[in-house]
Amino acid sequence: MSEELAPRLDPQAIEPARYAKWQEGGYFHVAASRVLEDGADPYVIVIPPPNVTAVLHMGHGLNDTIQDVLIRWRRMQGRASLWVPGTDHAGIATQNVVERKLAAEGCHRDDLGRERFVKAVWDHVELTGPAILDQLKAIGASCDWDRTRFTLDDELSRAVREVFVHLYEKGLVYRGEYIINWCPRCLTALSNEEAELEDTQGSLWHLRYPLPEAASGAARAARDARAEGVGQLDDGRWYLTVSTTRPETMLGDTGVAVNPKDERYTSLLGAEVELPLTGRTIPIVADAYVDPEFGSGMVKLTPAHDVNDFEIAQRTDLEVLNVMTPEASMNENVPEAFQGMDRLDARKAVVAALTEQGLVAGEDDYTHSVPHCYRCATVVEPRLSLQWFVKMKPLAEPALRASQDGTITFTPGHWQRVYEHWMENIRDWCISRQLWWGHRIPVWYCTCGEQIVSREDPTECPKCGSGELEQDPDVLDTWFSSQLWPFSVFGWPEETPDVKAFYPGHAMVTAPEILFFWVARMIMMGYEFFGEPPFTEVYLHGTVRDMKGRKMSKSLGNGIDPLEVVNAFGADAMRYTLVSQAAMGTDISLDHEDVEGAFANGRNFANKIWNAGRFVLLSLGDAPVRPLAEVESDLALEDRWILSRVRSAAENATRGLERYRLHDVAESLYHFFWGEVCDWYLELVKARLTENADAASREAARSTLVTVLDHSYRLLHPIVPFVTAELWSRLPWPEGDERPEDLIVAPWPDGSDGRRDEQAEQDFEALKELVVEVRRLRKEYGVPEAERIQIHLTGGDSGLLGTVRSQSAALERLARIGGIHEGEGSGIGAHAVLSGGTELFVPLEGVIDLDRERSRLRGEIERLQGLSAGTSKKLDNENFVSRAPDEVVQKERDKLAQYDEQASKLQEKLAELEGGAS
RNA sequence: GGGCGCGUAGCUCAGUUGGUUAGAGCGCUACGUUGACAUCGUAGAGGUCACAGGUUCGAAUCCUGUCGCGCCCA
Repeated sequence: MSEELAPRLDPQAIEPARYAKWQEGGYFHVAASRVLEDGADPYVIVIPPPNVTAVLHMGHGLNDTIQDVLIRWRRMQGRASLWVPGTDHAGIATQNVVERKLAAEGCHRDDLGRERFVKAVWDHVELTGPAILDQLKAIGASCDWDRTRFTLDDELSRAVREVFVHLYEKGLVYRGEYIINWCPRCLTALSNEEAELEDTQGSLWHLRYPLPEAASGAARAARDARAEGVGQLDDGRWYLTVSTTRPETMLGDTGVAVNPKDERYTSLLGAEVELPLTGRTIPIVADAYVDPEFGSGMVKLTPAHDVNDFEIAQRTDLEVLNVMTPEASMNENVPEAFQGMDRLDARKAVVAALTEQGLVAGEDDYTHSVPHCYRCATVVEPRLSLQWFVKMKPLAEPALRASQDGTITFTPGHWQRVYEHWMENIRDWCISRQLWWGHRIPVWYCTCGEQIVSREDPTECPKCGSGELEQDPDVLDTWFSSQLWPFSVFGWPEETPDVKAFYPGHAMVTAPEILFFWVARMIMMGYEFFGEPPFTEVYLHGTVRDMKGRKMSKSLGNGIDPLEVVNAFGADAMRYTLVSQAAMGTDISLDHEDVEGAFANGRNFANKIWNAGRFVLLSLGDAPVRPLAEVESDLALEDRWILSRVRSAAENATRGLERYRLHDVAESLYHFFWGEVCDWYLELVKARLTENADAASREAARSTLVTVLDHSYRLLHPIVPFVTAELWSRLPWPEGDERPEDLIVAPWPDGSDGRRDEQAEQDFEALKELVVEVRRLRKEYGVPEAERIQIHLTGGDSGLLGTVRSQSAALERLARIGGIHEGEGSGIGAHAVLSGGTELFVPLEGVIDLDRERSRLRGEIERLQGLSAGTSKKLDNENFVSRAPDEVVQKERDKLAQYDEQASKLQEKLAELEGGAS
């Protein structure tokens, strides 16, 4: 056995094999019968399905690690813990990637045609899809691979159709012509969520629209009413002023609006105004939407290219004039001079032409939010278009209530308000996409004008009987199918055993970025089709960023490939690093230019676990280990102490996991294992494991060690599954105790069955303090590491002296002590007083510099007096004594007594030294 | 414009309902071949908790304002 344990952890030597064993053991798979027939308590997470655009990045590494931690923990708790894996077809994103690939070959999707293009996308997906699943396996994800799903699978596509048709029949899906967000590069409609607002430096132009002679009187009246936007041109014509950030849209203006309550403009209402460059005249209308305070209080209206203008136009019966092509260049509805121009060129041209005519009143710098396509960052153009929509308000109601009444909780909690705000202000959802990759909209149009919405492909028109039906060419927004994921993966709308067993699930772990895109919609669908939400706990973790705070991305080249990290340092190292940094809701910074440094913490910890295990396994040898119960009476102080600490560690870990405080869990286990098990317990126990140690003590130590490591591995397993499983499988087992078949299903220790021993903890803490103090004095005076020193102990509570007597061998080892003496020592040396009042004297004849010792003591006394003064001040304050809780006051009193005792004892020593020196 | 969040050690960040000698990892300094581990050990340096007020017996923690930064929604 010993030869197999390398002095350094080699993750590649253990991880793949260990993962294969888990898979062979079937630990990841949960059959519905376990829940439905055996009565197991399910715990279900569905993975946020990664896009098949590309392989996983570190953000997925974080997301999936967190889920795996939860899944493994619940599995150990005995739950039927199911994690459903899969991938998302990501319509627009994937289509973009493949289009770019084709473009590099000088090819456009139109050259291929729909069928061949879709085939090309499948070719891409068949590469990335499996690669993603392999990555998940490499990081240790314990998904139920038998249930791997893809959003375009037949079953899931059936669910999409069912939902579309159901919502249509209910009147919640409709087709209509509205202003939507249009990406002129992707050539598709986008939902509001997909149009990302970005603050952009632009200009606000003030344009003058001349008024015809007939309106002069009204204009003069307006000016008299202090209408700032009304004035006279050099040639005497009257004009009014409107402002815009997009001057090119003026070519599509069909009106000018003022607020009906804005008395400045009352006289102009109903008048016509000349639209420059076009030869058209447009009316002045009144609408309450107009803000009298903004600009001149007059607003130009371009109903085909602005959502607010469109709504005003609907109310005031204005014409709607589309002036742009889908690519966002000017179309045939504008004067010939501008036709064919790109919108930005047209902007310049329009401003130039107006300037020439003296119709530009000014240009101000203006920062405003401009929507950009979330997939290609092109500026989105609002566009009037016939699309399919989902009416959201009715769907949002139960989803909003679920948050308000606490049925669904968000972690961190502040996301609750963000979610509710969105739900309260929900707008209809444009779901049709002018793409080829995705779920085709299940609507057919007949030449007779009939529209057929159907779960099954129709063969003839139910109205006219014609077989000439044409399916809507568009596909659905990817999120339309993703929102069904928590039940479509289980075979819904069929009433499968899986649906019965695993819906609803429990936790949803994802990034806040897709709270609206995905989480909110899943909840709405859950209520619509099941009457209950798909999960009740939403855990939103941070984003992985580089050291400059930038989100990791392929285009910036600042990403870190999870596989690279796994190959170099192991999945355990990656997982620990990520989890330990994932404090509640905070982003994670990783240096992509120093990957080794970024993951050093995790790598070092995994290696530490490995080496501690290696040491114990080598030390234990092959002799049988006795159950802890049989060595009870032989347990030493350190045994009782570490067993008590195990219990605390288990309690802390459990509490942390329950509250999604994963970083606390990682950190506290790290300190338990490294700082307590390794630094103190293993160091202490070494001497008892040698052949010449007392046999009973040795057996007690061996039993304790096995227990401590067993529990440590269980507690650490969800975070660092590989190294713990490997060592656990080699751990000798107490004779007669039942051994779980694998660590992955070993019962989770929550601490309730552990042993708390406060006396042992207290005694051991005192011992630690003594050791640290001796070490400090040694360092202070530069005593060589190899040199053994004598120590003298007096006074203080008797407990410590008793402990010291029984632990002398350990002490001598830990602090390199040659001899321990009770009673005051004599001669020259260093003094210290421990917090329990015990005086420590270390003779250092010949080594010590008395001046230095005096000043050290003075410094120490000063420090204690400072603390004492601070504490006294509090206690002298009557308000404090009377108002603060008794506990707190008592604590201060104890502190004061301790500081004073320590200080006065040191004072005596100092006085002696000063006396002796003079 | 509205909302949310953040400014704590050189860096990245913890700090649960106000009471700690304000912590961790990395980095830094010194010493160390103690037979598990140098991916290590021991000890150490390093912080007026952005700033200014306020509430309180007591504030990194609660309130207000200022400055700086980020995100979301109009």
